[in-house]
Amino acid sequence: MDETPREPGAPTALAVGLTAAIVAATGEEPRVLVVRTPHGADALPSGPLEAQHRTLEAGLRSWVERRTHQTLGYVEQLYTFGDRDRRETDGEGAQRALSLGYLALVREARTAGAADASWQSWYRYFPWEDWRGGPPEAIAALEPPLREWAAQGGKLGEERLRLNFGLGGARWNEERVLERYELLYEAGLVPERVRDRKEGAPLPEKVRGVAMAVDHRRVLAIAIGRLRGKIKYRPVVFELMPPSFTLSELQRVVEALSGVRLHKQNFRRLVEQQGLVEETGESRAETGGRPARLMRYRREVLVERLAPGVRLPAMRRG
Amino acid sequence: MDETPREPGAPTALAVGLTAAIVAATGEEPRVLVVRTPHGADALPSGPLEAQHRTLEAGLRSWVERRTHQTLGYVEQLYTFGDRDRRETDGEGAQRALSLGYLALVREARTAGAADASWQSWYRYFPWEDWRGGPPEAIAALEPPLREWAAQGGKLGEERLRLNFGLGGARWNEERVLERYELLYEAGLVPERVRDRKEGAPLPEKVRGVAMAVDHRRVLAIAIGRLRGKIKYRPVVFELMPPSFTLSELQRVVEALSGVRLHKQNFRRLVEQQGLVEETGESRAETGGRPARLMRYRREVLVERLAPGVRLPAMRRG
DNA sequence: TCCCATATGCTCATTTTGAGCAATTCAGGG
DNA sequence: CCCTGAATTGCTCAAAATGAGCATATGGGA
Repeated sequence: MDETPREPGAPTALAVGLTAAIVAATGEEPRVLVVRTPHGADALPSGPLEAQHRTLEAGLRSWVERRTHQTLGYVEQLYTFGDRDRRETDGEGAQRALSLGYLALVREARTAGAADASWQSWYRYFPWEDWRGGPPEAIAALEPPLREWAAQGGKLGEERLRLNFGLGGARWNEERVLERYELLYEAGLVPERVRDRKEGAPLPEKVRGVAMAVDHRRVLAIAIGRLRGKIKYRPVVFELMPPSFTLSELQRVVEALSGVRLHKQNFRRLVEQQGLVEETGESRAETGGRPARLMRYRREVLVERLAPGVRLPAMRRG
Repeated sequence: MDETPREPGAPTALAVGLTAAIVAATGEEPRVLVVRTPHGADALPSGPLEAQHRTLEAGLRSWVERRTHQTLGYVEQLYTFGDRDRRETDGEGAQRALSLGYLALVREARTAGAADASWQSWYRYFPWEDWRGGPPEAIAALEPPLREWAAQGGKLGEERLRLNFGLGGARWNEERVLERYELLYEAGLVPERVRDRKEGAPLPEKVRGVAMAVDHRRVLAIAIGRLRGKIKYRPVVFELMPPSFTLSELQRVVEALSGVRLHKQNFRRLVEQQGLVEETGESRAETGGRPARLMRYRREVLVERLAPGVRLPAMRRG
């Protein structure tokens, strides 16, 4: 690994694979590309790392493009998983598997290349993450079993619950997607946990979300959390937008990703003040109301601002 | 890697190693644990991934603790590198090596366990990153060759330069450590590039920084950038502080990490208003001036605040 | 023509920053 | 015992950013 291995013995040889959360935004929904395993489970596209590419990212791109006929825009490495107990089917002596998780953003959500691939709203897997229409029903349904679980863990568990699910007056933090999922996992409320440990989870799918193969829901949780954080200080939303769009369309995509409703006038003030967009000169009617100006992304903002991104002027009351 | 490999063929078997940037803060300096290779080069501690641990992080901890006799506090995965041309010595058919980079924070900088390990200020490797005493000399020395290089690349190169090095009036962004290092690498101004491509780099060590083995300086750059960003919204600085400390000591550590001077009164206002610390009741003289109150970290801040961390009220003028 | 549904403009109170002046409080020296 | 130096603390004030909400503009259709 090093020019000078400090410990005797060569590096361990491992099986390494890639898993990609490929995200688009169409029709007010944040979508992720999922495939279906022969067992009928939803899964993220994943496959082996190929040796012939110069960089990991290049390998990911070529593999995804070949497999899904999607051209990837923005690509970001998320996390490398290496838990030994990741592969359920293997015994103690199994070779350790390593999995590199990636987030990729694509502009157009074509109906996929492979026949078994489809675009799904990511809230299908995380129903408790969508607060656009007020506190989601899933939260109400999850609260009692969560509280029960937390009570056993004592003070610490209750604080985690409060912090992550915004229960005891604490504010909802839309970025803590992974923390919430892991808490639900620990509490035995998601089917993956049942699959892994054979405990009971009598919750309906609308509450606990649709399960995914292996740890793919965890990868997706990381992807969502990262993206929700990143749009605030990097202009990555525009990777999901068409070349020209109205401010309302932009707002709806940001709301879809972050899962919260935003204050319209303040949203446009922020976006325009930061210089993230400029008018194209054209406008579009279609909505039934006053026609909206069409805008386009201003690349120059990158050199002008330290942290150009879409702040979230959330609706607090009303 | 998946229950159902979508492409024929098993996952590639790879050699996987760990590289750790182990950071402490002592005596006004941010320090990193470095070892020396037989070739005499500085390197981060690195070694093979061991199969017997349940998680990657557990493997890292046990390996570092065995090797350096340091107990790790906070640990965070940084990035996984897999560039095929990473191992200089190998030819085309070489097995690809994967390297997992980690950041770890330790409270006390003991003089290391292994005889060949030592704590070094990280500015030894990145002299242009330390703006505590005003614009560093390294920047002045790097500017001409950088501009020359950028001029060849046209508009785009010049904008990158402006953005990353805060040259044409743009503000210095202390988080872009990796971007700056990579820009210098591309411009052929750091010795690693020379080693890799045999080009000339006539700059003194005080300007271009001390080189490190393989891509370790890149790993360290990522570690510094991540830490600089993270202290702003997560209370990670306290992982580097003793149990009780004065506000000035805290400020000096934050300044050491971020590489900028902060406005004293505003710094304390922020830290106290956020509820990051509380008084222990004791105070400490020693400094020659008015004795300072001793403070301790308040864990409760985690549940009270969405993003508890040390904002940087930088000195602009004065 | 009137109405509906948006888009857009603007105001105002509140908070959060950025800067800097001033008072406090110890140790030490005359 | 008083004065001075060196920090630590306390406070003030203007400027900028944020949170909320009212008011106006402008198209398509009833």
